[in-house]
Amino acid sequence: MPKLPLDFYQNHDTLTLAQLLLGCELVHESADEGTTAGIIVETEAYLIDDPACHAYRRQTPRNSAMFGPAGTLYVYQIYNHYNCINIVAGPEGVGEAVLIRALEPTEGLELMGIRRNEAFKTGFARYRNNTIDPTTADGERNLANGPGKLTIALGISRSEHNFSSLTTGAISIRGPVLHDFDMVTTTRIGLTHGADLPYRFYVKGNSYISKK
DNA sequence: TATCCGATCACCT
DNA sequence: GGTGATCGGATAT
Repeated sequence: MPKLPLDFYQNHDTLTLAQLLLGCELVHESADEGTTAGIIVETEAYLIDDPACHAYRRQTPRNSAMFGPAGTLYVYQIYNHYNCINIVAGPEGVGEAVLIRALEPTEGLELMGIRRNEAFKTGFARYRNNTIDPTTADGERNLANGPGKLTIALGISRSEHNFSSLTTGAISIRGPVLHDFDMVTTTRIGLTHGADLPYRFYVKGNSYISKK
């Protein structure tokens, strides 16, 4: 399946892109560690006139990647611990993006498990004895079924990948690889502002989404 | 420079 | 369904 071209990101508005990205495959080809990938099964859109959007007020050093061209990555740190990954959308100079919330793992599951387990060891002290076994159904389901987990599983970090281009960098999107699925639209997860907006989309019946 | 608070995760009840 | 871990970045003073 070919890498999505630049005009795929440029030619659709942010809400449409959030829906079109469902069923596409997010891929990290790491020269050092190997390739990991998963099908995007859950997204959220963040628009410029939306109080939940990081760019709602104005451009700042933290959110400046959101104002770049469509097809750029915006990686930010949440609760000063986890990274979350966004696909920048909309015209250059307009801070809009699509948050990737969950992946169905397709490639490099063993490496994903190694990264998750390494993160447990170096993360919160209370979770240091946790382990995840990607060869079990439950372990596989838990590899990347949340925005903080999927960046660990794919080895995505703010320092390395914020501002990265999806068309020329190590991280790209292929697709779509999933066809003929039903989509569900709901409100977004974990927000205090803009909580009523129906900007969350997921693949109906998929067991890898972050919440029911 | 001081205060406020979060686009999460995993454990607990 | 509730909650702690844990601190950088945005905003106010």
